[in-house]
Amino acid sequence: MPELPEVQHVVNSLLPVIVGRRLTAISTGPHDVTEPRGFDLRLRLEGRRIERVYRRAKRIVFELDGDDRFYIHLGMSGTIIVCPRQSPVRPHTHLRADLDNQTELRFSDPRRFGGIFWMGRSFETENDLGPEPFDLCASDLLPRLATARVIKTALLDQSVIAGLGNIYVDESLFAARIHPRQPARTLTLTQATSLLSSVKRILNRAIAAGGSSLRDYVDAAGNKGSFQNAHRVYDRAGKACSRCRTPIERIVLHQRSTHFCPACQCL
DNA sequence: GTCCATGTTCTTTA
DNA sequence: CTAAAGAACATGGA
Repeated sequence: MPELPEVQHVVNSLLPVIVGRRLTAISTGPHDVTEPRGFDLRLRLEGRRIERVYRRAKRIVFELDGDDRFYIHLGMSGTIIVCPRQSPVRPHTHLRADLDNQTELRFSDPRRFGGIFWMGRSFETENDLGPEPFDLCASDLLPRLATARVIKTALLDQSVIAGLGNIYVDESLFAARIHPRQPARTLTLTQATSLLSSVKRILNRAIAAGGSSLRDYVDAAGNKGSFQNAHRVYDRAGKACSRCRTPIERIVLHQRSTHFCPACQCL
């Protein structure tokens, strides 16, 4: 379920129901999804209060009393919900955390590409994450694109710009009329400017729409997003381009399916 | 059975 | 050495 808009919407929906709550009881599933491996979630989380929740890249950071933090990454199929304690437990639930008001925070993730990462008192992990799109200006983005890779691949690299994934890269490149195969280092400042404003506009719209629900992505209340209805190219191969009616093409770049309009986005 | 899937990391190659 | 390409991870749906 996870690109920046989906993760941000999960945080937004989580805030009113968990900030200030205390984690009264912790239980975990049969699979270890922690990093470092074998980490004792019960020992570190039980009895702590959630002071803040925020997003960094595609990570959801939970700040506890005592200044400890951990983050959850949703991977490809993860969901976080807050529900009544007696609600049926979905398969592949890796963490159940009782809150002090008869509700329960649950993290499930069938494919287990996501996980629970302990941060301790640090703010960032050793991982090198690029800037948040909303903190970026075109003159800062341009040098970050000085690579021989094609623009599609560069934008998926979280150390270049953080938070974009396959859907929003394709949608942003379409909006900026940039071909996904254009070498990143050949982008002009004009193109970078157009690209970045497209990225910000699309991310904002997607957040407002509650994200894109392709499979089973839901927010903390279990609601689906609606931005999939606004996709112009993603998963629209063969359908008419909304601008020029040319059929949308699907190719594979960087092992990821890539959708674009061959007429609007020229090399 | 086959192919595909909103992601990241480790390994291999150039 | 670095950068880029490829494989791997695990599950489920069409």
